Amino acid sequence: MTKKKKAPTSWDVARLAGVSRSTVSFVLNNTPGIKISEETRRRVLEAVKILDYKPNAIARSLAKQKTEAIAFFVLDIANPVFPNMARGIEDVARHNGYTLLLCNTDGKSLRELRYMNLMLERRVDGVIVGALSNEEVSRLARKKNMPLVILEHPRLHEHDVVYADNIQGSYEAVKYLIELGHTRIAHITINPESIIVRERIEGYKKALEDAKIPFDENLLKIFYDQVNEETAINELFSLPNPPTAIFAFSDFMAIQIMKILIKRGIRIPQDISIVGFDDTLANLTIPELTTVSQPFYEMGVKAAEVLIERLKNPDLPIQHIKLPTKLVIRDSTAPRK
Amino acid sequence: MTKKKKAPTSWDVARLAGVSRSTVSFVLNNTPGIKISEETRRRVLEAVKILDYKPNAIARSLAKQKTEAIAFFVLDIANPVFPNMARGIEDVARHNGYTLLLCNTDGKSLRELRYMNLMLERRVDGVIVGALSNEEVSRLARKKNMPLVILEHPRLHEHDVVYADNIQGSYEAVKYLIELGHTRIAHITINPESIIVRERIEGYKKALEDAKIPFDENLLKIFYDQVNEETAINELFSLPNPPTAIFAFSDFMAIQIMKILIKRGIRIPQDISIVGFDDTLANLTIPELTTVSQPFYEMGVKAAEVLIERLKNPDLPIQHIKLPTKLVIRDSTAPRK
DNA sequence: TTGTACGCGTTATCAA
DNA sequence: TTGATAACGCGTACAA
Repeated sequence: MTKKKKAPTSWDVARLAGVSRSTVSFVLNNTPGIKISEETRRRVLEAVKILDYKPNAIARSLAKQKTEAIAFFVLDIANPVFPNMARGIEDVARHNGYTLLLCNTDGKSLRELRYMNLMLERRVDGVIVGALSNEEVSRLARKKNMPLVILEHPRLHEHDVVYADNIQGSYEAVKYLIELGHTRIAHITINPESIIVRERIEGYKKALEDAKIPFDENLLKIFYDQVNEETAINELFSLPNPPTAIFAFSDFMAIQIMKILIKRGIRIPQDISIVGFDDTLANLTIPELTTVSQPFYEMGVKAAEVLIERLKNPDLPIQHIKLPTKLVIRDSTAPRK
Repeated sequence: MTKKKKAPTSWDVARLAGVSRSTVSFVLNNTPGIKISEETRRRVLEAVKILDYKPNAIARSLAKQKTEAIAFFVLDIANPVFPNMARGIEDVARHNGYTLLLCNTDGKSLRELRYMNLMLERRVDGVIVGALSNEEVSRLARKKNMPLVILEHPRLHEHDVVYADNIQGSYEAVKYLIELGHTRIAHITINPESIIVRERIEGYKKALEDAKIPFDENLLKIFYDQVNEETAINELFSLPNPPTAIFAFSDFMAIQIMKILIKRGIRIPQDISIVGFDDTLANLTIPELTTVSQPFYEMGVKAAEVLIERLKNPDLPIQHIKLPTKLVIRDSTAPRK
């Protein structure tokens, strides 16, 4: 029933304006080095208005051999760590005339690979990947020379990288606890297959070392599979010399820990200090959480900027950009009693 | 310096396999009704493998007149209300072979309009919009007959709509508080220019009415500009008959309120009950927040499903799908003392 | 079963 | 200053 009126083409515009298709193109793109008489230009623009003509970006992409689109591979857009990154990327992309494609990978390397192939088919101009789980994706990008920016600590891959200084962040958090007088500081974390996990452990150990506090492996709780804060707390508190401060891998984990502690009548920060990481949820808790703030938005912005720079100039040397993290002191930490 | 090796085309494959271009296309697309000899097929596939050929989706889109891409207009991807929607949309899109374009509008109607025009140029197959701020966008979609699904209570527009039952959610929350014995129930909310705000007020009033509790306008705090929970609390508590329960517009607002109350030594839920809305942050607080849970993920899923259905069958009658909200009772509510 | 030729809507290169 | 005309890479009707 619906009238299948097809969208007008530049040909329709040309005919209505009584000029050739190329002239239409010249007018609409203000093609440099080409002069169009005022009268012709007026006629073309009027025809455009009358027909409500919108150039077909697909055809343009085919002709120009670029799509002005970039893709963002995100582990999980519903994880509070990523939305601000996405925002940063989108802001920069939009300002530069690029469209953003969102690819949720769920950290599954197969899906990541599939998406990479899809983006290769779609001929996006470049890809930003949140956390790379599949080295094959990196190789593919290189092989097909698809510009790729990785939001993660640089490893082997020869790609542009933007990352937050996890080691420093972790170091400062623990150093701060030490300055508060704590010497028994626990670190509860997840599977260290991810590099950021290892980095935070590294910062933790280094801060202890610099303060000449011997590392006690009983205070480092690593959950290789399912994280269980309850278990960790139980084990830590059954030590002969339990911790007076806990440094958690993330805000989310810190909050779970806080809940357990409060349920047991342990007061924060009077009885124990808690520090999180990310600063995504830290200002929502009561007491508000001391945490290491990651510059997620800026990371997104920087990643998009680096990518777009590279699109303009493919021969640029590879960049590794480290963004600082910052300790944000709130109410979940206090001097050791 | 970098070798500008261009991506192989179907022509390259055809030449290597010693067949015609159409044969390549037939093999790769398994074109129905066309039989290809095993030998030919093998040769083609081998050539594809050797060249690592990836079909150019842009060219395909141009030829087939569809892009297999949909766009999601989101108010603010960093607002915890939206990521789960985005996930739902992405999941469904991916399963159906569609790619998702993310358009952050910041609720600015101009940007929304610009993005609509851009998506029209890009010839996406359809658009899902989180909350429509610009009626012009709706008109444009209609005019250009671009399928549009709106995630919001149906208003005038003749488009498919998927929305959560805000009135019911609000009603149940207040009803629950009444059942707990509360009669002085405050509602703190934002500018009612948005329809969901008005709906929640409506549900609030209706629950009071059904319980024969007279509506007291002193208990309804509306912030037209900047929300200031502190002011609201001050005013409410200086009433001769202050509230014993507060129903907040959102989880976020509820949390701000909780912080203020706790700071003043008021205990939750012993001294006052608090209810939020959204269920995005409600399980992070201490005590955990009783709230009205919105099915964000399902809304995204449903919206994408409706859109894709319509793409398959444009003549389908318009759908208005209402999804239920659900009261989730946690620890921030208790019987009135 | 395979090949030819045209269409998709632009941009770009030459002539005029 | 403008107009033909050839890419761009693929799908597909039609012919062989």
